[in-house]
Amino acid sequence: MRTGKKDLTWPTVQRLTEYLIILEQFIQSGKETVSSSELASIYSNTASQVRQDIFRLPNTGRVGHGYDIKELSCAIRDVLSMNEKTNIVVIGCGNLGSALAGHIPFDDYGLELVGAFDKDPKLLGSEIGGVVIQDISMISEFVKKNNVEVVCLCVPADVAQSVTDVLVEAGINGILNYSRTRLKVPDHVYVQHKQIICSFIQVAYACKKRADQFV
Amino acid sequence: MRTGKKDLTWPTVQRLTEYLIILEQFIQSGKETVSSSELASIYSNTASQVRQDIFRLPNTGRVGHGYDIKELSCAIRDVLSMNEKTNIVVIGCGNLGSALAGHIPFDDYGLELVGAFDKDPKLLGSEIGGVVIQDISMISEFVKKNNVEVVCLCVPADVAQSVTDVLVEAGINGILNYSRTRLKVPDHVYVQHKQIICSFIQVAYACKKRADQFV
DNA sequence: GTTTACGTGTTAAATGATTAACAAAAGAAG
DNA sequence: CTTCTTTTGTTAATCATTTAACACGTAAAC
Repeated sequence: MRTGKKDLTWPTVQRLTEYLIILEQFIQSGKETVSSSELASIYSNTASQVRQDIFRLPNTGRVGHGYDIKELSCAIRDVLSMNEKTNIVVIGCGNLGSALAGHIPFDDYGLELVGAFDKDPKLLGSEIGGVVIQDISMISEFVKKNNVEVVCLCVPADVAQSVTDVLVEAGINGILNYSRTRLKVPDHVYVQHKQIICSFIQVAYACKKRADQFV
Repeated sequence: MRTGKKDLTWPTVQRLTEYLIILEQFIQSGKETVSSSELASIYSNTASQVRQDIFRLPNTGRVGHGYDIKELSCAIRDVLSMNEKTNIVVIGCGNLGSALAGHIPFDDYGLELVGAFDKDPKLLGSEIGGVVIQDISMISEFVKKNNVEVVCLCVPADVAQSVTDVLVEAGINGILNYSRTRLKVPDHVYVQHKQIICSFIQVAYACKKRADQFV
């Protein structure tokens, strides 16, 4: 058993992406090897789970030594198909859209920001994350012409669904939704909903519950 | 069995927060009742799961009719302790921090933004989300004085850990971490890590896998 | 060269989460 | 008034994920 094994489970995919970020930091710091238990202590899970995750990919570890960080990083990129470039577009260039378009290192992870859109005339023409903000009315044509697969949606809730409908029609098949509404899409389109407010509520709740424990 | 039952599982807590947002929209649209299957079709899970989630809270449904939306919304708020106010603070007022501080309706969900901090002198003194941006050096004192429980961290990766150490020392016990690094914290502190780049990678991956299915 | 310690790859067990199933309640229809 | 439809609350079964266990490989120590 040397190469790609079972399909990855979704929890495993999620963790692998997070491991990758950690490994990246190790690389920058000059570190070369890492053990499952070391990764686990940083990610806050168990060594067993780390090994189970890594087990799914063409294997890279050296028994008794741990994993070569660069090798593992490559293996993860590989199994997650990060070599095939994915074109993405950000829609809605308010503070949130600007933050994402401007400060996320897409290039390092097989993603390429190819466009940004807004409907505010004041924003049109200005540059952000290496692309020029275009009018939202151009989106459909742009998506079709530039083979855009993934969209990051940062528009107000009241227009999110109508924008989505256009995108779906234009052939998009992945949406990262930061707008405050749930989107209806056909089955072949994947949506990851990110309700930021929910995260806040969850953290507040988790705190309270922990506090209760210490009473 | 009328009141609070088993402890909520974490997946259930997560879904309840999302249901709440959906219910909120229903309320605004004037809708009054909803069935488990209707909620499920919006949230994209099963009616069974919705009922299972709601089952954990003091019960509100009417057999044959569905749930009274307002009642259910209240029950969720109640079980998630959203009546006890939680003071929060945003640290790092770049685009991301500004987006969160400025556009999240904290008040509606038992949260109160009581402060914002940055180290950039240009930002100090300006207002955002109803609070004035203060110098990061004030944070420790502020947290202690104002009973701040939760912090949203939007600072660059290289300073995230040192800021965190100060926060922990000051008595914070929940962190929503948008900085691009994993934080080391003592056990009693709850951290929810939000690596935005990971979401992009995951969506891109999900798309590719779905595309594969249709080959 | 033998022993010891470490840590992976892998299988099996245990835990946890989701889905299915169904009785009973409530109203609508005939 | 009876029957039919709807949809909850709840328990049981299935499925998925996590954790435990351990054999075996590798390197280092003596």
